[in-house]
Amino acid sequence: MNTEDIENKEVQEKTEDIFAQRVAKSEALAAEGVNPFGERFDDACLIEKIKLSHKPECDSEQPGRAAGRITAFRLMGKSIFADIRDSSGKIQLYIQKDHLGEESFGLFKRLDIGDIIGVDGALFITKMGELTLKVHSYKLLSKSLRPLPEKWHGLTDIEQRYRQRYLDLIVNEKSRDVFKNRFAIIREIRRFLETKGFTEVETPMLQPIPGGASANPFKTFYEALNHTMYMRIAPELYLKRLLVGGFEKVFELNRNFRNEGMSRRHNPEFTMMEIYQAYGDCRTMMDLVEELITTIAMNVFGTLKIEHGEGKTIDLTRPWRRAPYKELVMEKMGADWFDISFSDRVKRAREAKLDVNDKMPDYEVTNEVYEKLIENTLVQPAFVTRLPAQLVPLAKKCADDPTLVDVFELEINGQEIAPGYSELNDPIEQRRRFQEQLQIHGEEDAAAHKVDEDFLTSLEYGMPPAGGMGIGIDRLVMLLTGAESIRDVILFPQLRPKAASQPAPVQ
RNA sequence: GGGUUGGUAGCUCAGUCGGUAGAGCAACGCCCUUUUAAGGCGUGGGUCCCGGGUUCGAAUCCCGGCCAACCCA
Repeated sequence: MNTEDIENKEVQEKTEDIFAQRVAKSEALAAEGVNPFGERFDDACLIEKIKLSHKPECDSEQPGRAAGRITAFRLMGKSIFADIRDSSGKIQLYIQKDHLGEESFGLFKRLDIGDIIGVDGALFITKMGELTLKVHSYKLLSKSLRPLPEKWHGLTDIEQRYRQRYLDLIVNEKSRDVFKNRFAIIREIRRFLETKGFTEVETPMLQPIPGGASANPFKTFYEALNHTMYMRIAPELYLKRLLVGGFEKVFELNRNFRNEGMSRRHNPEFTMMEIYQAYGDCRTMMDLVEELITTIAMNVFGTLKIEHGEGKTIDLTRPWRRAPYKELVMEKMGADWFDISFSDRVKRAREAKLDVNDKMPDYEVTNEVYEKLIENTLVQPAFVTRLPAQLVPLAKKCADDPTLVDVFELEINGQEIAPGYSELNDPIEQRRRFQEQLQIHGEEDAAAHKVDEDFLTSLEYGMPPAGGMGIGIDRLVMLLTGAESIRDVILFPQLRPKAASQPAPVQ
């Protein structure tokens, strides 16, 4: 007996296996001349549109042609009620034996929840008051060989929802809505920026020198060039080259890759938008992002108030608070914070239960205060401005105070949503700071931290002063949809591959 | 990386003190022409995450591992 025979035998013996039953059913249909995996079905109308087209006062028969997946099936002897769903919604079908004829009705009886069909029928309202399509004819478009998750509880296993997102999308309306909203948000961002005169551009994701941020890159190898390449960690250095090249208002909305851990708020590939505007500065960007986020909130959700569980409401109404970093620190730690001695600052921070010591640089002690005691309290939108230069080494200094940089961090719901900069356009200064960074990072991965000479060359030709900004799109979507985890707003989040179970290594 | 919790039928979940592995939905058969978590009667379905150990006997206790969620760094 060969393998195939054994398999066939098993299929016959294990008729309780739903998959095997469905395969057998599908084969039987094919043998009877019904293609279980059918062909195109033209001119189907969106279910939502069909429902809206119904005019109750109209006597004549109102036809409807729809296609979708069977999500419920109620056999009542000589009639059947079934629900089908498409991307727009769900409608109930009514199938009558006397109306369809013995053969056609018998065939419908053999359909399963999960099958995809196309139907023609007429609208009517049932005794229970539900708008229903009475089926005149139908066509099987695709058998479903696997059973769908249960109709009432659906699919709740978080891991399975991420690993088999298609099932999550079939079964969980909330999940479908999150992603519909995600793509609506992205569409609105593009539309808004186009109306503001920005051009969407594309720059390399495969880069010889990964720059524009400080992060561990993914490494790969380009065989044709015999050269190690890196997945980009940020598009910044290429977008600035475009400013040099004469593009004045550009943005790029696409994937970045960082070879770091995953968590509720981190996915190794994530969607980032960077915007640059020549002749502007970080205040230009503050105005722009305020208008951008309020516009998309209105256009997608129709409100500026976002409910975020436990009665927390975020109000996006403009204008948003703009507060210098030092001001926020003094509010929290006392107006004399920057006047007292370093050791007193350490002492006061320790009293506030912060893990600091006098071996740390002064600015890090203060930043500990900001990160642990202030940032998470900034629930309503706030721009934190005028940051210490050590924290943002590559930004332009404030004209009136060279210890500060002219940047902002937009905080909403206690999280950083968007950093913005008055971009550094002095090539000599830029080179000096690159060198400093190189020394700080040491020799970890010399190739990955090489100075991008071509970028510096471009600056030497002259880059207009500019405002620049980045928005983490996944986090923005989390904010606007109330999602708690980045995995809930990424269709196929990164998970550890689930290998076939292997024996544990012997110790 | 550390801690906590979890992994049992296709799905949602029970499973007592260690003693033949359960329910609902889904599936299969029969009845049922306005149901909608349809209903009624009946039937089948298990690598209890994986590997060891203890025990007469392990889903359950112990050790190791895998995967996930949450918290911490």
